[in-house]
Amino acid sequence: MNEQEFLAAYDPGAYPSVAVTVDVVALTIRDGVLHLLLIRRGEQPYAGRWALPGGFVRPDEDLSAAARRELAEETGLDGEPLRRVHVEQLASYGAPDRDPRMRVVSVAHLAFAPDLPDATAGTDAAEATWVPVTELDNRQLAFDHGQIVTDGLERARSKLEYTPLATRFLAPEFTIAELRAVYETVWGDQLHAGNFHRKVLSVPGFVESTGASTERGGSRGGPRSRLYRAGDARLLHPALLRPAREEAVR
Amino acid sequence: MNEQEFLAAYDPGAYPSVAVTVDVVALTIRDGVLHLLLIRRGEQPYAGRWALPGGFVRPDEDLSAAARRELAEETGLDGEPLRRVHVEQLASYGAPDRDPRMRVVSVAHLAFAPDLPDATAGTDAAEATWVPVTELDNRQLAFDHGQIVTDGLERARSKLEYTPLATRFLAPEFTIAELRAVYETVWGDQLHAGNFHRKVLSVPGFVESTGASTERGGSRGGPRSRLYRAGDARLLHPALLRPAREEAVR
DNA sequence: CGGAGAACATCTCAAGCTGAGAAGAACCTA
DNA sequence: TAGGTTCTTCTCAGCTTGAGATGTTCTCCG
Repeated sequence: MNEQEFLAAYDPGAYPSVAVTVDVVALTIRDGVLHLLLIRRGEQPYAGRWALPGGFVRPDEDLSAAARRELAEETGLDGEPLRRVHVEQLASYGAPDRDPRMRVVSVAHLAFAPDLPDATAGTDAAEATWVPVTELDNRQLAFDHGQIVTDGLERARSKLEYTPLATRFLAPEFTIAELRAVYETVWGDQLHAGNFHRKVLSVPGFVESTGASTERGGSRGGPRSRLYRAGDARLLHPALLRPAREEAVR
Repeated sequence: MNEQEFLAAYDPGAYPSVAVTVDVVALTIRDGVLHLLLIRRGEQPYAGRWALPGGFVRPDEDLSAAARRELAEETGLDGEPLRRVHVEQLASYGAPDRDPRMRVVSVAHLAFAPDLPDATAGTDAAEATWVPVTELDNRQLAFDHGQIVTDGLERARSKLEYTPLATRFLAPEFTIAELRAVYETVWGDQLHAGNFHRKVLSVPGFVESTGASTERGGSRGGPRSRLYRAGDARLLHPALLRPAREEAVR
């Protein structure tokens, strides 16, 4: 039997069937607070509970395309603004009992978005909103989405260390102070302004100067700041390390 | 309709069916050379080609359990030796056309194993062998396994930087020189012996002394070396960074 | 049996980087 | 205009890094 004959005779039903979904941990920063996109489920199971945006992967759709589509559906985003959102694969979650309906393997994705307009409820969702991550403790998310969010946040914090993805939370042109605010928001730590400034400018390809400055100083005073745009580095070398966290090591 | 009624009426066939497999990038070091476990496929498609060990996830099986099972089947490993193998999720691969038979999403895993006995051919496989990664360029792997291996190797190299996983390539007790050999093998770079020694001992929880020394010196001379075992750190802080690779940054 | 060569473990030193503080100037609000 | 805030740059001590050297222990081979 050659390959063509084999494929013609092949019966897909012979293998155990599993549903594959994508879920998206979409992060943005609004008013200096890290927000996560959540959907209030309109259907069983977990009707009324908050959950990550996501859904079934379509037959001819790539995993990352499915993640972008779900994100677009829930946020109403399209075109250039959607292109500016960074989406990467996070991990897959496939415990046999994670969905009471049937065996579902979810390929979770992580998205970094600049400050976005209010979310638009999609087809499957009763409601879609940006929720501050500090308020997540109170909400019991559906399925294993609590774990997925925890993993996504840790990944996001870690990615800021060695990639320039912090710029993805900002407009195309930004100041060093705005960039520092992203790090402080995601890491939940105050950083030394002077040292941060020195470090950012010393990492090759992290940011490049536009030559311009802001029109006005900060709202509470201070001089105008210079504007930068993202450079061409894909990795920060050397990295910007988080303040040491003893407890995380052991 | 409450949740119970909903589940009773639920029809799993209503959703697009996808097969979910696991594939394993299993690495070990034999005679100072990094080896990858490969299977020669006995069936269509890609019959006769080399491929990663892997297979369908069973209905009640966790993803990581499936990866360990596939690894056990192909290596003949069991019990304590199998427990000593580190297995972690790598990424999922789900391009619509990656398998000509049907839509298959593969959850790839990465395994670090101490020097293992020769592989035993499993049920699906015509042949299973450890192949030096330097010889991979010549072989056209089945499916998208070439890409998976590339991603796995990069992940392995990177993981050595900030986790103590290098110890997983070694016996429970090892010398600093053996540990250094792991880094040199995986990174493909010579390291400064003195500096490596200083660094390893200075990272809290990386290794702990057993008090003992080797029975003999090295095969080509030199004093006996002290023996260490893995410490309790899960992250190396500060990390052991690879020699800078300019080209990797942009 | 003895010398050559190899490797372990430690030390030295210059260069670079980091964290902490400070200072000058620009700018906002009141 | 005064006071407070922020941007940006500078200083400096302490630490880490990379490179080389040293003394010692051991194996191999003649």
